Amino acid sequence: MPTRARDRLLQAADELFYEEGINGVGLERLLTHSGVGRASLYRHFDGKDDLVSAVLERRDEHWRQWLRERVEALGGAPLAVFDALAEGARDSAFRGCAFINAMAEMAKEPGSAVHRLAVEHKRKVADYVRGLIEDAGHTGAPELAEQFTLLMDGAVVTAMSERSVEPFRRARQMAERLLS
Amino acid sequence: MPTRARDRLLQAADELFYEEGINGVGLERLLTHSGVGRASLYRHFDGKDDLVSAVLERRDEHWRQWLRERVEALGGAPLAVFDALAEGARDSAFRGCAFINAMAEMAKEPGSAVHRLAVEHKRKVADYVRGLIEDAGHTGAPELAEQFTLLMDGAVVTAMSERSVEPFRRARQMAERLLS
DNA sequence: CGATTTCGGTACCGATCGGTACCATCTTGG
DNA sequence: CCAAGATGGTACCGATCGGTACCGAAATCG
Repeated sequence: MPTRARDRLLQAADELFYEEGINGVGLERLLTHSGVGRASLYRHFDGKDDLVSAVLERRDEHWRQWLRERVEALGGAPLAVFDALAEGARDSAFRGCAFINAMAEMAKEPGSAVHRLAVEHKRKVADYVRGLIEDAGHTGAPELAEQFTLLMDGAVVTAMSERSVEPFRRARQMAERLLS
Repeated sequence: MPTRARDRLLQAADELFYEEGINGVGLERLLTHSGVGRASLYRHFDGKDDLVSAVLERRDEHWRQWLRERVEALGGAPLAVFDALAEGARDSAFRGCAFINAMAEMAKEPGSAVHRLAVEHKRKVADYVRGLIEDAGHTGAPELAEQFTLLMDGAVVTAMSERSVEPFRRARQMAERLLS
């Protein structure tokens, strides 16, 4: 396999960026925390911006896979997404949505790579939720999926500030109403 | 009056922090954009962190006053908050909620000044919304207010990424359901 | 095994960070 | 009118930023 250093770097960057923000983590911290040499970073990435994009792409894949697994384990119903999110928010390292956070601290222009990756992530999540709603046999799945994702984002942001899983219960109740 | 430089500095910092993020604006930019001397900053504030706190306190006051005025102009019904937010999001300078953004880029510890100010802001907004719901004669105002603020935050975050006011319409529809 | 590549580590670079000290100027109140 | 204080501007500080060049060691592979 091509690289071992690349994966360690992505793993370390993913953790540190999520914990302390992208702008809050310098290259030095990245290198010491990953045990990777300075030059190796530039062998695998064009620079920090490129590393940031790679980290977000990786996190998108991992996070959506995690969501699929948890939702399936919880029965596969559309409303299970809120229970899954609540589980994730119980983690002491929970700090909200990495894509919302990245957009919040980077987005000067809506055309930046970070903003584009965040929008793509949200769209993919919405597509997945729409699939869940369709599989459950509900009508108006596209509109319902948009409402679900709005509730999910609202709950995640509220949970980040309140440090509680209660917002996911509230969001789930509202979502339940939409299905009836 | 004590200071003219202080107000200019707060005004400039408020604009620049919101547009480019707190960590994305250095003191140099602050000083040139406000026309304030370097020493004046440290005469009125203990440092950048103190300035950030002052900016957030000021924005909390201004923003909630703006919301009250717009809601009143729109009739004063609870659902009007979503119409007011949509109006605000039409501004080309709209970049989401300054407190969510600040929390997203600063919050390592939930005990930081920024996090505390953001939580206080959200609580004050929730209290205001609860008052609107009570005035409209609905039962269960506290729970409804929590649901409303979750919808508001979800809509603001979605609007920031999608660059659209459509999320406010969706959120309003869901809120309407809660009142029936 | 030897050759090639990838590796971790270090020394640098210019730029900018937040912060301090000291100006000359301008406003302002007694 | 004149002293006291606030102001804008500049020079400077150590630290850190992202990024480049180069090294010897280690792993990889033919």
